[in-house]
Amino acid sequence: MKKTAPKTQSITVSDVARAAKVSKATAARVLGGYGVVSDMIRADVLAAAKILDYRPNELARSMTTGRSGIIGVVVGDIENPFFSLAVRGISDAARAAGFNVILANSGERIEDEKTAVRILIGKRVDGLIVTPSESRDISHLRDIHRSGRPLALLDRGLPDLGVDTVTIDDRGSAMRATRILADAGHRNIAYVTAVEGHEYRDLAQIYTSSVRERIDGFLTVCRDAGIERPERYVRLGATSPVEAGRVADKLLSGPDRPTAILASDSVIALEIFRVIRQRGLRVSEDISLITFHNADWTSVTTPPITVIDQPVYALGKSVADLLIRRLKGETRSPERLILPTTIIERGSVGPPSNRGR
Amino acid sequence: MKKTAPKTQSITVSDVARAAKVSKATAARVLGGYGVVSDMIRADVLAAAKILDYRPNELARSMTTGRSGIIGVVVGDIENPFFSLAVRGISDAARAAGFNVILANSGERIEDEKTAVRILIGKRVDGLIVTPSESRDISHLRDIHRSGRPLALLDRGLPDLGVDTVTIDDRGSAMRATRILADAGHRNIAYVTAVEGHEYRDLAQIYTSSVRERIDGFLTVCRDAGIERPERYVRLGATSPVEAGRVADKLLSGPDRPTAILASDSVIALEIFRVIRQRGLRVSEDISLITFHNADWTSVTTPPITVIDQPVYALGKSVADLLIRRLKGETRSPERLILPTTIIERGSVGPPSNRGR
DNA sequence: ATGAAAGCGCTAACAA
DNA sequence: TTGTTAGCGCTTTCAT
Repeated sequence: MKKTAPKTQSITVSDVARAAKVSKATAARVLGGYGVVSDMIRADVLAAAKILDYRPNELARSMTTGRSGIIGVVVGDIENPFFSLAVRGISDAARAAGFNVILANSGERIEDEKTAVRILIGKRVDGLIVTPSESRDISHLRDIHRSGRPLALLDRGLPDLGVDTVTIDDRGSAMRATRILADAGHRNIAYVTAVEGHEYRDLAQIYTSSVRERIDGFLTVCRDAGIERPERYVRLGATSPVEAGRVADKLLSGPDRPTAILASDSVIALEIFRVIRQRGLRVSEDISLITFHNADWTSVTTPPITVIDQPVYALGKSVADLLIRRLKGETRSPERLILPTTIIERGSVGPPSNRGR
Repeated sequence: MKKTAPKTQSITVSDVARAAKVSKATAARVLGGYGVVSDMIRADVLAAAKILDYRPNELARSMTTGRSGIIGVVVGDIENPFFSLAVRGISDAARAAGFNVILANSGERIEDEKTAVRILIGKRVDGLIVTPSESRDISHLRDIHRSGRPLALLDRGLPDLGVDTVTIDDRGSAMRATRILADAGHRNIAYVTAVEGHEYRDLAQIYTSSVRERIDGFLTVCRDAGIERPERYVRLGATSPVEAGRVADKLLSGPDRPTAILASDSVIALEIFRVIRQRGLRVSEDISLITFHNADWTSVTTPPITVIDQPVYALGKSVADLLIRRLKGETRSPERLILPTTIIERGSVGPPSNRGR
């Protein structure tokens, strides 16, 4: 049966070719912008395409070229401003280089991350940028590499995997922030982070490089300052606002309440801030607070929050640039960029208080 | 030890068929999960696929089926928490129905919106969800419809376009918020919004339905309250944090400073809050403030901000559900959902002050 | 239940 | 320059 009443009849190169009275190949050359075509014929084809309202089928194009022009991005949580900003960095770099971005959310769940990667590979994305949610199970990431597609890691390193990676100076940042707290006289400093888990025992239990490095930096400075068993104040499990609130509440209700807290991201910090208030305590006077990520709201609270300012946009842009360079054929050994941070001291750090303890 | 796939060429149904000693069609039936195949042969094919590490090529699949399993989403600004949350609503609904989401940012620029739509159609997404940045130029949206793909509108209506639309009760929300301000005694109330433009003249100049409805509601209540020329306090152009800050600064530095402000989103509200502080003024005592969107930070400031709580997640989920139902073959006349909002009264509204005026 | 063969819309050799 | 033809990897008749 010939083309009688197809469902979604879209205009193809053949249709345009027929209308312009040229061969399919010639029409395709004009429409696809490759090869050589005389100006007169080009005009004819373009005119026909315009009249018919031709839209190239990128799918078919990708099938034959093997390239989709898409970069797949898998992040932990797009609602976290940290990731939103990083994604904008990626998108801007991608667009500038003529690539599109498919975004997938893993929710920091390894199974969802695997699914996302599988789908993205299925869609034949040209390359992937992933924030691996953990380092134990990275078979799906090896698969990417094996499939011949470049992979780049964002925010979290995976030493076992020789791929381009851009992170921030997690250990150094945590150290400097902790030192500010220790220098202010604090001996009971807590670190609250988003990684899955109940009780902290040791670093080997942490499978996310950034989290591990930060805890390591935190503990190192604490010990240098002569604080005993600082690990008792490491709190995991602040994986959502609700969970963060729970963790904060528990942390501040115990008999051994810390006098200072370092939060691993702004979402957690906000919940900690909220709980401190709810308990009738004051930030800075009663509890000092520093957080990773210079989120917009941190500068308008009373008091404003001292933060570790990460170059988040640059983080996204850099990793995308690295990937794109590979996509354009560059071959070189994997690069590992570590972006520096700065600390913005505001008003949330004060001397330790004994109130209520 | 698993045998690794060749790097250059990926495994196809033909490869699997050959390895399993069956025809391409049979292998495809097993691998694609359609048709009928005997259990024995199915097992053989599956085994061969596993050994060869077969990955379906979704591109090729989409080419022949005409369906990609992708929903294209074009939003104004993914960094705005309002959109992040709506997108999560969309993503959750999509995933539950077996669809994936490609996200594109228009930056509220009509040209970028058109480009995004063109690319998405090129990728043969099954349907689109768009927050149209303006109503003057909607040819690209008509094109979607013409291409046979369903379109659904998020957050902003387009009366000329008969498509599924989900918005919040913009006019009513603005009215109720304005009334709270007027009831508190305010006569000089400003409305600050993100739409492109310099000076406000009349409603006909506003091409975004949500913005227009809100301004309309705002002006109506002002006039009902006997306020003269309320339109002099309508401020456009708060399209980014920096621009919002500029607008707020100008608004608060004039001789005719308002005693109350209604902000159209939380990003703008934050900048207004910041500027109020910078000028040594106090929120509530000197300037009352209400904002659309119950952003996380609005409850922890001093004072906490009174907000219009929009069902943002539901907004995204509803529009996705509507689209998905159509994608599954449902035919019905376009639906227009208007979701109700609630006002959460906190501490940012007080009686008008004459300080410094 | 299985296989052979025809496309989907496009690009890429190769010919003319 | 332009045209012919052969696929890309998959699904889908239509036979068997």
